Amino acid sequence: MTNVTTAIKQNIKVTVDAIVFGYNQENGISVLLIKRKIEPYTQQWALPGGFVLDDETLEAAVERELKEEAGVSINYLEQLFTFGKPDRDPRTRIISVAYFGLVKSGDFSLFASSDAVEAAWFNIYNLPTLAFDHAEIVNKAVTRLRAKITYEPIGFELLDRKFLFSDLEQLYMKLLGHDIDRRNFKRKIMSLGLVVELDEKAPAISAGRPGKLYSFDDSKYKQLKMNGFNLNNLI
Amino acid sequence: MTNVTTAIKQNIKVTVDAIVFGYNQENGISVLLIKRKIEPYTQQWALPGGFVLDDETLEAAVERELKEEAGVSINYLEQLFTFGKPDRDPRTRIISVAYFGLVKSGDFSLFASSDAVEAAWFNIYNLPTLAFDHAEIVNKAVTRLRAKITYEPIGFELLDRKFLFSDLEQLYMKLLGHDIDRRNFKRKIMSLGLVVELDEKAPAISAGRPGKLYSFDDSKYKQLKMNGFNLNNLI
DNA sequence: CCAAAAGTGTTGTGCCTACACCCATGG
DNA sequence: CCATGGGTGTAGGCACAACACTTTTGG
Repeated sequence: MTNVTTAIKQNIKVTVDAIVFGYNQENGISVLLIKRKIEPYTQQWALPGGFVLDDETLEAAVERELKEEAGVSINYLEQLFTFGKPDRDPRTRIISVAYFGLVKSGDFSLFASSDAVEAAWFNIYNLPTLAFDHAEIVNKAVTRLRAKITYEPIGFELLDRKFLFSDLEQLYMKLLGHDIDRRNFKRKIMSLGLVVELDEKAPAISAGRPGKLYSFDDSKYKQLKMNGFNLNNLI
Repeated sequence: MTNVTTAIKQNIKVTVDAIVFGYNQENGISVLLIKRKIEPYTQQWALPGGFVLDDETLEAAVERELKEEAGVSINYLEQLFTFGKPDRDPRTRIISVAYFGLVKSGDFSLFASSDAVEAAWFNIYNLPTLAFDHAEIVNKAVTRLRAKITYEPIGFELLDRKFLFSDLEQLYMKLLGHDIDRRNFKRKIMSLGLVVELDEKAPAISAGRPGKLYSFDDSKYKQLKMNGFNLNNLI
């Protein structure tokens, strides 16, 4: 560190931004965005986020902003990257620590009814024009998410507690953008011990044979989250 | 983002810190540290780094500080993580964006003669007590480096332009902390096309059969740096 | 009975692992 | 000639990729 004199002159503000991914059958994989009410970029869609308070951690700032702006509470949060180009905000020098979050599809309804700020989900393949450098940030987050599913489990945070095996298949396929072999996929996932078969059948909706319900094995899930696994060759 | 009023009140400073890894035969894998001359933590070893200037990028700040404090220029730099706990610096709230760098072993001599600040290399397995939360930062960097060598090439930045195959083997073994099978390792690396055999022999130093010299294939190296590879099963 | 979705096994192949002996040089 | 380090091949096993038909339900 150089001496403190240098520090005194520094005029940089710090924000956090959140890239929150959600998932459900109809909309696929979505990102939470808010419509800005203040300058700059008024009326444009942007990532939720805001200035860090002097005495809160970065994670606390993200969680606070998400509650304030969209009424969301998150069940997985991880630091993504810090964006710091001098001109990324037209007002003044702002560096933003971006966080990456996942929420359950069950929480979707909460947002629709939240009116604090206009907030909405957008499919990751069909995003509006974004304020600031937020397009770049979302891009980086999607790349990370796609890489992540090949080396650690993420379904738990996105799917309901009980789900069909085909839900998990489709989550992976929608994220990867291509088909995967159902038999190989199931064999691999089951051999990890990550998912257990319940002796419940799902209510048969529409035509087709009703499927069994599955859920994640919590302790195995945590263990694999820690140690990682390898689906590289599968998908 | 919340409104600008909130921003005005914010009192947070931004620094960068650098974890620079070097490598040579005698000292193994080392981290560059400096001895602090100012409060707090005077006379303690710490990572090089300092306050970001208002109009420079984060990367430029890292490079500037490394030159000022240790006379080092880096040939690979990547963002590691941002550390932001409110009390990580006793003076005031400071968040630090940590960068991870690699330099060639040939540059080692530069530092020994640089007197601007006391700077030195420490073997990663034998570090002194560090100021602030720098032990945690170094830890994270070592973990990242260890993971990195399993999915992208890093030897280029650490070894001389021409090297013995055993140099590469030893770099991997020292970093991983265990032996690897020489034949399997060579087969795998050569099959990637990452390394080419030169028709030069190394001068035979001490006893033993002199080895051939190798160098990295630049274009293949860049390509694999982009796309990654997989040595998981090997090492 | 037809459409839709769920469920389920086998075989070939290629890659990884494990393993040990000879060669070239300096002293 | 001995010590040191460099260089090299193979066989067996395992895990992955490719592949299609049957079952259960709703309409």
